[in-house]
Amino acid sequence: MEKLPDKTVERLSQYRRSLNNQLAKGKEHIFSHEIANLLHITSVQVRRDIMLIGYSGTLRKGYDIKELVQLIGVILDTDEGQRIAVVGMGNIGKAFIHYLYEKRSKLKVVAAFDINPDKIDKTYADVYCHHLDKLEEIIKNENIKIGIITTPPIVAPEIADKLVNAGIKGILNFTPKPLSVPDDVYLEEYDMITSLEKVAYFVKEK
Amino acid sequence: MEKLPDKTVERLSQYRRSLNNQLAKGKEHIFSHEIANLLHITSVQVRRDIMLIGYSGTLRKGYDIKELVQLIGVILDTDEGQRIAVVGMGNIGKAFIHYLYEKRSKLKVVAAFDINPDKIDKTYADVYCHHLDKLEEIIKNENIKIGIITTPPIVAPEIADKLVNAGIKGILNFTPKPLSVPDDVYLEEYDMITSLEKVAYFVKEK
DNA sequence: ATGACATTGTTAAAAAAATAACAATATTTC
DNA sequence: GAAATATTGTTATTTTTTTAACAATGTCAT
Repeated sequence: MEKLPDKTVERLSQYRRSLNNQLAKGKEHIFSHEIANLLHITSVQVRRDIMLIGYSGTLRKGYDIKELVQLIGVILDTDEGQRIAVVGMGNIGKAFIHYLYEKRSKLKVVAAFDINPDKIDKTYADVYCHHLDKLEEIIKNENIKIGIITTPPIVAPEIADKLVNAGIKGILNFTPKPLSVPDDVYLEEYDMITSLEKVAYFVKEK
Repeated sequence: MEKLPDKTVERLSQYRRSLNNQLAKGKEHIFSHEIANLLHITSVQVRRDIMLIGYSGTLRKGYDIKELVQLIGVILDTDEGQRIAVVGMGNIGKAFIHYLYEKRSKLKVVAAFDINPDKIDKTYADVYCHHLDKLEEIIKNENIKIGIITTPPIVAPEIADKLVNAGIKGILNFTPKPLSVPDDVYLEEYDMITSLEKVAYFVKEK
């Protein structure tokens, strides 16, 4: 499949979550406008996204939820699952580990790192926290390809370099410090303060 | 000033943060390409954003950092500052309160809410945590206009309703549950799991 | 059977955002 | 003081994303 638009990928993740909720409620088929209502978007957008991934519904029943979830899985997941490291065991690091622990998706956090002795050599939701010095060794040995940075901003660039050197191919950066990585590493920046300032601006302007 | 594009507002927030760092280092003027390098974007984009807010630099020195920071402040901030409530004192709620406490910007968290007795009637970085039942009363009395939802997803819609009823005009939703609010309330959704699945997808496809 | 209807799938248009192109100009160098 | 240079400010173009339009079609009621 040719590469999907960024925004479609985001929505697929959200479709899957909502669809799984519907499955859990015993629903088997769903219309595009129902999906749209769940996510507060338009039905055209839903149909277009579903078209892009090459799935077809039926005219009177809409989409088969189980099939659609499965197909989204084929697109978003890998067969073996993907292994993740969290660097920085502050509030956000912990939030992430607990979140993914409950979800038990194909995405698994398999190692955490910190430099605070109070946190090292403990487990959080089955994830063992190592000293930062072991980062490269463990990431290589454990075949981890995705890193989440939840450290203080000041050390974020240095952590990113270590992750890249260790062979990481995707980074999710929760610090407000912009990072630079080689072209073959996918970087997603997630800036909480900017989101809040955006809300504040639009509240002010309304 | 006519309303700025969403993305420009986001970048202004980021410009200001980087510019303040530069000020702290003693730098007084800066070129568009220097700002661009700090944020890993293009200099055209920087100049275009600065054009949109109506600021002008000089040809040989670039932009006066202090003036630019001040102007961004005029655009993003209100004179009195804006008052914020955090609902849900889990890891993310705490992370937010500590973050803003250190930053001491015009954005102030002035109340927190939870239903867990262990958390109620304690303070976190000077923010007092109340029982959820007091939400409407306190938000009205304290003139709070922005709410951050960091509760378990299941209760998010109900919290959003309470916030809207209490007169909140902007919501930042950290739960994966999509919310719906009236048109005059600005809503920003911030979905950590979707971000991670997006990274995972692009790692897989590379 | 037939017509009305609701829904999908897809192409076309519009809107938003990013990028490119380039004129204008202050400063420096010769 | 003229030429070269670096940088801004702005318009034009391209790309990406969303929205609209609508033909095709299976189902239902009559």
